[in-house]
Amino acid sequence: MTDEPSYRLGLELAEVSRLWRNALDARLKPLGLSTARWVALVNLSAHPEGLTQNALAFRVGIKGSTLVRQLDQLEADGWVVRRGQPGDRRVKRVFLTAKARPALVSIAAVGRDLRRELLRDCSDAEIRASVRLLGRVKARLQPLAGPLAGDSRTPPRLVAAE
Amino acid sequence: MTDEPSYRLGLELAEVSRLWRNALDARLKPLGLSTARWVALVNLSAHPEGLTQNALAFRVGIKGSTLVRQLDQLEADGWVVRRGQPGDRRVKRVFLTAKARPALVSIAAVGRDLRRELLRDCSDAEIRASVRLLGRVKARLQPLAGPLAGDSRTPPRLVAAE
DNA sequence: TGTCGATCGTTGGCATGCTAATGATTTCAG
DNA sequence: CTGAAATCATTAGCATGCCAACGATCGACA
Repeated sequence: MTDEPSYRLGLELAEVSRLWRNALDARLKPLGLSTARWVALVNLSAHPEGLTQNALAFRVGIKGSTLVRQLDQLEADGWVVRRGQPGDRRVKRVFLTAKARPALVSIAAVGRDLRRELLRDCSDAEIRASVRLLGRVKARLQPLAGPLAGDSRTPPRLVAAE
Repeated sequence: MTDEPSYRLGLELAEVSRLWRNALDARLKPLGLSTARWVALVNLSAHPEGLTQNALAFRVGIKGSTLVRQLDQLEADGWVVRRGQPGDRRVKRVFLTAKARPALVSIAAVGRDLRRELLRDCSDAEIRASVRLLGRVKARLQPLAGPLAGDSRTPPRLVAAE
């Protein structure tokens, strides 16, 4: 049973993803960053016009509430700024600072080097195939996480309970 | 840059593994379990003679210190027992309880069903190919995590400093 | 025999992620 | 135009993982 390929896949997925993040974190530490914050910065660098926190969270693949603390740190360390949006006072748009832009070049190299090293003996075709497979799995996973989550619990009650 | 297949792989890996675990946790909740504890139980079921905590942690793919708390819960809930080993009083061996053995059959079904559902449109060959790729990446990752970890920091100092 | 180092399990403190709940807004119905 | 519902960011509290530091024990070597 534990030799079943699909069982292995689930297990390896969890383990490799954890090890990968730890390795990347170790290399980013000297720069005062972590994987989570690095991915946020990379995404922001592609959007000079700034991104809504929710939009950024979506691109990074985490929840908005998770992003908040990362941004707190990134802002405290001077990598980004949050600015309110003129038209809508609920929204805060996130921008890279002057400090971040140039630094990002060398920061990106850390991730790129690690990827090269880890995937040294893997062909581009293989990598692409795995990405496709993961994409399909993700597509099946996302509906489970969104509307129902666990089961039919607490239909989002915002104000007075009953 | 963010379209590079290898970059995508890293990102998808993290996201899919997180989503997968959350989905599995949601389904295991009614049974009073979680992915982490479920994997431990499955491994134990293959070893009726019991496993050392370290050995179990290795099989599950986590650190011994992480396993401790999971075992605390599993033991509190009556799924496993820790028993000291006659020959070596440092070691504790972990065993499934009578309660766990039969329950494990239905518990395993939850994981199997989810895997089937998620990998419905993936061929066995594809899955195997991805497992192979992940295995190679893991092999490159493990040496990084083991001896050096980050860099040449604090050579394990146990007693008096200097 | 006695001491020093390795091993095993445990604990404390940190990081990342999630859900649920909240306050401030905006939007939409009536 | 007014009140209910939706949206955005935030906070609090939980879970899982890690590393560093211990206490207890074992082993090996002088």
